[in-house]
Amino acid sequence: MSDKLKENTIINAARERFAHYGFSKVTMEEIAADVEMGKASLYYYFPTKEDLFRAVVLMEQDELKNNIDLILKKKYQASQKLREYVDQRLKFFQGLINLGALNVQSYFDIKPVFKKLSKDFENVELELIRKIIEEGKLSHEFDPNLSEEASIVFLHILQGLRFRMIKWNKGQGLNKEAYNNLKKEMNIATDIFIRGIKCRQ
Amino acid sequence: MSDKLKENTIINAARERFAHYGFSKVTMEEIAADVEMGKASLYYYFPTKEDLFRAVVLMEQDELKNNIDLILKKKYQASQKLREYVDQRLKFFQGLINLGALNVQSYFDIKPVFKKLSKDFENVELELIRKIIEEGKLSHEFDPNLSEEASIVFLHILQGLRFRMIKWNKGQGLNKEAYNNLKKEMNIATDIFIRGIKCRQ
DNA sequence: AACTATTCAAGTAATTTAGTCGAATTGATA
DNA sequence: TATCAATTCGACTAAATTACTTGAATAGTT
Repeated sequence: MSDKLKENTIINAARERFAHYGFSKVTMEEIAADVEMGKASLYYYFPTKEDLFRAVVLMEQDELKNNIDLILKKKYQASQKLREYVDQRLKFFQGLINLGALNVQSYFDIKPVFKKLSKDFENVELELIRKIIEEGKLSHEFDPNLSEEASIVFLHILQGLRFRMIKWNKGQGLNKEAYNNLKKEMNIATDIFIRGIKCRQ
Repeated sequence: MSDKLKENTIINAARERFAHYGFSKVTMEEIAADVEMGKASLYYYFPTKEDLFRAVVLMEQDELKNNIDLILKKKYQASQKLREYVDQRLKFFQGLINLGALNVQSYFDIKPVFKKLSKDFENVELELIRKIIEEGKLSHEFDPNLSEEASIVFLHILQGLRFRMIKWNKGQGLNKEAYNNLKKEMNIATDIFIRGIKCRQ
């Protein structure tokens, strides 16, 4: 088995554990046992538990990006793409919250590594939204005079809604009810946003 | 809020946590936080974590017994009751396995407290099976000459199948696949057992 | 044979957590 | 109001867990 393959095996095992139990409740020994390795061998591939966690998050981010890219290739209207993007994005974050369980926001708030990780990803997201909106402009679905900053604002609206909901839930992640509320809010906000940037005929 | 009520609140909070994370991954502090209490206050009601766990198991056992009692009251054939009993019982044990996650069998194997707990419950189970079979005899569905020990043997068959499956899975609890296999085996065994004790006409 | 990559048993230091204690608070009773 | 018991909890400790290290063994390659 090649290096990269073994690393992937480890990441996937870790991902399953993190998704079910959350970062702090998973031990390196458990992950090692899952991939039938000694704990020390695990450290050969990932020098810290955080490194492994980061690899898992990176993989999730990659998957979101791929999902969105697939959506972009379909021939929906731009507005529909935006809606699907919002949907996928929310699912992705719910996944992230599960990974870290209670401790997520301490990670994203405090640890600089994760701050950088999500800051980097923000740019990926921004690019995706920009693409969708640009497409909408070209197809005369969206107002061609629309400010460049609309993408950023839209992203920030989504970020704000999520942030607010998490804080409101005392940072204990999102339960089913909070998740559904957030989903509803985002959908409404998206619909209004779309109406707000559509071409006037 | 009365004493018993508060205890129940605690037990239920503990049950949810144990069911999701397993005994060893749940801290007393988390349970305390769930019921909005200081950890020290929790210890006022349950002097050890094991005591709390035992209370949870007892509550689950109670629920199984109630479920079975309900089934007994219905006017199914005795053979049908036996089948439903087997079904409920399996679900119950799956629940128990989740409570303790990996460490269940260490608990049931080693710790005398839990050994006693399940030994006691065995008698409850035996009584239930005996009732069903007795009923079947009276309604001429089962052979009236059937040995008294048939109930015990049937219970032991079920216990043996489960035990074997858990051991075979290295005691890591039962995954979905193992669970379904066990369910199938138990159903087949039950069918054969029922045919074996039916009245010959 | 020489060298590198990989594995892991056995450790250690740091963290977490079960359980304690004494003092504070609440609430009932007289 | 004063008294007493029931209940709560902050702060602590001892024990257990766990992230991470080390050094030696083994597998794989040239």
